[in-house]
Amino acid sequence: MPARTRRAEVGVVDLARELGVSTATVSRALNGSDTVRPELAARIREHASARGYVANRLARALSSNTSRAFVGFVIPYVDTPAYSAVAAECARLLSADGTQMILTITENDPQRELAQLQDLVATRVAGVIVSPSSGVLERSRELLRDLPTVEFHRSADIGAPGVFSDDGQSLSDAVGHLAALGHRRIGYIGQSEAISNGAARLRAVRRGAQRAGLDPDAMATRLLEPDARNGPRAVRELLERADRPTALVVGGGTLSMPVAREIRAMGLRLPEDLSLIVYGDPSWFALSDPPLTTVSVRYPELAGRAARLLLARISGSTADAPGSDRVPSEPVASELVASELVASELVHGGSTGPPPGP
Amino acid sequence: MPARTRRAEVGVVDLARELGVSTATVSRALNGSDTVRPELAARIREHASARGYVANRLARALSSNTSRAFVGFVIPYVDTPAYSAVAAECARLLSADGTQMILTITENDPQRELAQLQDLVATRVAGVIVSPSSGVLERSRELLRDLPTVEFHRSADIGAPGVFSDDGQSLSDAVGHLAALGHRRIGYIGQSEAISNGAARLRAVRRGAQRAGLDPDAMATRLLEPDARNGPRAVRELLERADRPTALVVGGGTLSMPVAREIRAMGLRLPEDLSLIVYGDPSWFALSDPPLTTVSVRYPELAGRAARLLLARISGSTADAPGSDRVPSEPVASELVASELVASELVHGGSTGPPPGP
DNA sequence: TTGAAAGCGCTAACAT
DNA sequence: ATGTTAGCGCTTTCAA
Repeated sequence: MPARTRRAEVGVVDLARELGVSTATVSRALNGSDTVRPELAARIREHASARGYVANRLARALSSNTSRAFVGFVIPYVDTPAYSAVAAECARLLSADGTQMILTITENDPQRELAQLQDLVATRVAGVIVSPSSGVLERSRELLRDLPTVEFHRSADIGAPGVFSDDGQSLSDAVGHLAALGHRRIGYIGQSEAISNGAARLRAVRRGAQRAGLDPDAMATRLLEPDARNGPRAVRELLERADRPTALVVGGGTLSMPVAREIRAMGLRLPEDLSLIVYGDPSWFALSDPPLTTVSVRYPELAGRAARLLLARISGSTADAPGSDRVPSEPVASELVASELVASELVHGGSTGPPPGP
Repeated sequence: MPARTRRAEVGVVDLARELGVSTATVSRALNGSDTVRPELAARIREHASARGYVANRLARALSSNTSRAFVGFVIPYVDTPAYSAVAAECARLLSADGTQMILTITENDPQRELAQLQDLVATRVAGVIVSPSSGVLERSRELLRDLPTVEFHRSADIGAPGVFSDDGQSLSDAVGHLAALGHRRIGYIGQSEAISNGAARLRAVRRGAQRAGLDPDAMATRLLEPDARNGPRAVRELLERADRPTALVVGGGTLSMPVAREIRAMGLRLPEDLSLIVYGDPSWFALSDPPLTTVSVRYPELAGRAARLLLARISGSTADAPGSDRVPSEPVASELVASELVASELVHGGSTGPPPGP
């Protein structure tokens, strides 16, 4: 009564028995080893698919201690397009490679991050793509150092290659653009310097100011954790100052939307009352009237590179033989794969103009 | 020279040897079995943590053939907040349960979907949360039937419980609202009826029209695959008709943004030239001036319910003993867990008003 | 309450 | 080119 299939119950042993060969041969045939007689291999593969055989990935990964069955994708948030778009693209590319992507959200909590990294190690992931939390624990760093790692968006200084948006030029362009329009008091709302890219972006903004002949130290600045709730408060604080800025630059994707919203809520007209330059993907701000001038980040490009970089690292890594007393993973290996920078670009909308008259 | 730790190399055997007990006892202690002398159990746990022991999840899952080490999360897209927000929330909740979430993106391709489901089965996932593609294959349905499954957003009619946004009331309210303002020609841009929620939303819209005394069959309607590129074309087609609609309702999250953008690009003023009601999270449309009237979906609520529902199903399922010739999973079990509906709500922005004079 | 030993399903030496 | 045989690291009967 073969009415109901005994789903997923066939294993290599069954196939081997049914075909009168050994499990080793079955395994080899299924894994495309060239040491199997082609005709036999074909017959085995055919039979396997006929029986609806699906290899147990757990057993496979456990046995061959080095596999690329899984990779980890560790990010602080995913409800911001900056991360979700990258997650999607990576899952896609990795899936094409037969690799499953385990998604974990740290919520920017170092403890949670550590726990999740440990769990990933426990799953023997082949590698991780990570956007570290603001206060990465030393223990997390160690784990990452012993794993093929690709950083993105943020760096935790673990000597792993990464994929980052290079905002130096566009952010300093942004400030230059505002200065050229006549703005002297330019405010900056960015990410905390505890976050690697927060520091880099701040430097870029200051450089832009300097080049424009403004005093970087005189800029009104608010550096925050990239939490949506932090944006509006910063806006109010900056705009309530005595030397109220006539223009605002936002240096973070998560902060941009709330900031823009708050400015609208305050009833300010762009660019008559205030000039504004935000950060992220212009499409997020497309409904605004006028559309917002944006430091446009190439998220899909970043995602693709991160996925490919990890796959390259995984393939390249000559797994240390277990038990070998070799010095743990020479740092050299990490440095051979360089980080990749993808430049963002200042896209002009209509939210910048000359400062309001005094 | 204990300078460098031999990371993650300690296993139960090591612990057992070092403590002079058996691996069985170690395993029991670590898993909180109550058959171990409390004092011994404590000592074992302590030593384990001291040695930095982290259990190999692969071995664990392989051994105890039923584990909740992994669940699958299968969605068509993730670059739309409707999905990414849910993915984030689920990853969070599952992680708290010690479960890792494998994210796969089908891109609405049934073949890819099947392949990914097979891979998930091969990983022995404890269950899956799935938003099926438009043309689910019968083979995929079978796989899903044999797995604790929770559907969300869309249904593939596999007799599994699901979590859905109940848009019946709000969408028919939307049409009623427009009719009350005086609109007679209301256009609808929604998702293809091949998608379960596409059909449901269309019914709701028609019901709304009927109640308002309009002829549902006379409504200008465009049903599309939820691809961002499809929105603008539909807008143009509807607005270029001889009997051009004076109001538009959009019945899909992915379509709403592009539609709104296109309308802006056409230079139409809301609501003077056209009334518009979109679908999704009002915050996506907050920068629009006026803010858009929105069928507001409670995504975080949906996500939380989906995750909890799956966890409940997983815990509840008394895994059939392997080899037992029992009739495969009585459908009864599935029906015991009912689907959950979360009502969306019509949130008034300023994008609706009386139709323009003739 | 604890231990010995048999797997889980596969891959990888080592033989042949 | 194929088969034999150990494991991978854990859980889980079955005995004691």
